[in-house]
Amino acid sequence: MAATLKDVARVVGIHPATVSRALNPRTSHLVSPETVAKVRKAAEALDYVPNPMASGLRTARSHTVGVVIPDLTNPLFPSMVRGIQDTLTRAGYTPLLVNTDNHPDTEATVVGSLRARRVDGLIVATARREHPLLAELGDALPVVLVNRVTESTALPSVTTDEQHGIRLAVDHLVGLGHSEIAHLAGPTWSSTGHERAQAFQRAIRGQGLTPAKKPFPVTAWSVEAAREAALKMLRAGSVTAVVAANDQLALGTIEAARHAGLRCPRDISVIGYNDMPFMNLVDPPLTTVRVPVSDIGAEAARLLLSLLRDEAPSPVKHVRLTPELIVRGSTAPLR
Amino acid sequence: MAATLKDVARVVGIHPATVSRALNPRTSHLVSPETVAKVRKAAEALDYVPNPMASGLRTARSHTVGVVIPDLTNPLFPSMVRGIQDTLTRAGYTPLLVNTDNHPDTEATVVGSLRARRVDGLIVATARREHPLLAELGDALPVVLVNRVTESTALPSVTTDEQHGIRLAVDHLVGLGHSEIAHLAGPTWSSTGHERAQAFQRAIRGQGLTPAKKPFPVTAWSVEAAREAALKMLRAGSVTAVVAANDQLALGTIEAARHAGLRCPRDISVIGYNDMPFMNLVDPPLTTVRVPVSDIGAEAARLLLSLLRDEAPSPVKHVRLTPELIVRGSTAPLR
DNA sequence: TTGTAAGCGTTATCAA
DNA sequence: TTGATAACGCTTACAA
Repeated sequence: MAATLKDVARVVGIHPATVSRALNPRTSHLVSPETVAKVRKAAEALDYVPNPMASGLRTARSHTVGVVIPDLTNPLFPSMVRGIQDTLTRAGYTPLLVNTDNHPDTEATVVGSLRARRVDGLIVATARREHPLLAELGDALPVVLVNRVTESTALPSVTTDEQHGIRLAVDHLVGLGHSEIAHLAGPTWSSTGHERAQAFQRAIRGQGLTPAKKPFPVTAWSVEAAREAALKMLRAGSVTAVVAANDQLALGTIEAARHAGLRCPRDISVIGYNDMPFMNLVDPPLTTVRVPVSDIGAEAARLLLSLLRDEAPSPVKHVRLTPELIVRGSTAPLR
Repeated sequence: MAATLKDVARVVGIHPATVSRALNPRTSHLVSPETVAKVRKAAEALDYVPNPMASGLRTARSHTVGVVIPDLTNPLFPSMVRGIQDTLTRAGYTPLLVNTDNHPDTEATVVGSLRARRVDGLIVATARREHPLLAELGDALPVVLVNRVTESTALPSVTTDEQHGIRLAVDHLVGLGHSEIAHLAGPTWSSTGHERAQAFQRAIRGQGLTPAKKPFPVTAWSVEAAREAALKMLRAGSVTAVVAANDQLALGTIEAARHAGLRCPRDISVIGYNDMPFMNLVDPPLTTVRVPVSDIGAEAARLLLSLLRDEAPSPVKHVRLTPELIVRGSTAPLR
């Protein structure tokens, strides 16, 4: 069915090896311009498409990249994945997408399947601060971390400036007159949860305040987990504003507040993090720290591509992008 | 680095071909149980993993399936993709995900790249009612349509019962006392847009009513496109309720209504379609027809897998799942 | 500048 | 039940 190098060679009347050389940009300069032209034409006519299994077998490169995320249905990831996809495919690489559901066993399984597929590299959005598997993996093939990182900085990464993002949030609230500000922290096993919590403490102290509460870490990045934790937090003492570690937690906080008879933003201001889709349409529209999710993905893909191309091992690179504050209706001046 | 059949063979002291037979479930019965056991153990010890490029080259099957969607960042798709992914990977197939952005040229390109990768089959969520490319494609490899279909029923598909979904919506509004009900229709090139519009007419007549307006077809499935169209529609005459062809259009309708000084649901009731994530949290919470998106994906994957396994061409199958109405705050009794 | 030939890791066929 | 062999389609020394 599909034409092969041999078919093209037969048509042009030359050897398949020459056709291969002519068609491969990296070797076509070894072939006379005339034959290159003839080969191109014949290839076009037969609509020859190189068989990646054959070339991959020969070269031991699949031109395939594994993309490991927690869960595609988490609205944070579709944009990130598109950033990755678009960049990788433009470079001739095919992304293979897998979900771990934040489950180490599942992760081991799906990463195993990616390695079985002989991916050339990995983009990983599931890093935990302690993550033995990743260190191992990084020795075996190029790995780039996105969004979350490990405690060790041995692996290249693309993240955002959590410190800056949280400071924007805190400063905004202080500007509105709030001083009883609490943080609903993300899971501590996650670098984002951890760093945002630390950044919160620093930002609050930077404002000459003391945190209204110790950070309340939540066990999962979910609305449900947030509802419970927020309820406890609100009961624990007077709070007029909450910086939640992400948008889901913010939504959970708002629900908890409502449950406790508080109205947002009248009685309590809430800020999220990420600016997921539709956060402008929820009730109330969510003030949040916008992370350039698609850019993060694109940047991670670029970083991995550079690793895949370089022969010599380059120094480990960490890219940080800057988030911005999006002010909407869930924050208001202190009454 | 990675162990090969030859390595395993050397350890066991037998021929690679026998190792291959022993390890392949479909041929292991040809090998004595003892050697199978020995081979399994050795393979385990060396952690041998078959090279899919090699076997793919030999068998001309990549164990790979192309998944063609309009845009992953459209919240309708992540769930559907997960349904597909989970089902395919459980069966040993790797999904290759591509986006067309609803652009025929892009579609041709990305489908080309999938065929270059030698996918064994295709799951396509981008069907237009007239879609020459798809007919062609269906002759070349197994294709399953999902969510949207072509005018021709030549290709197997997994969809939902639009007729039923729309009737649920209309009946709900009629039950609330509405009789001036309009339909904000989706693009007519899309089977979902077309069928929902037809279903609307039928449901309205089934209630002994006449449609408040001719269906207003929108040019794209977007909030923005909906805003404009809805504004015209609302200006064109008295309407107390709108059945929008999907959730984005419903959101646009609500915005348009607000812009026109109408409040939802007080002055106008609006129903969406699909029940995307967060539609319970928007303002007002959206009454909508819930489509079992993840199941659709899983079902499509199953259907394709059966096609991939069957030698004999089976009759073209069309699977229809049933949607349900989710009543929330965007609909209210006529005042 | 082109041809030759070997080999990447499998599996299918044939023979033993 | 197992072994030998060839072939899938491509790339790459090496030779010419």
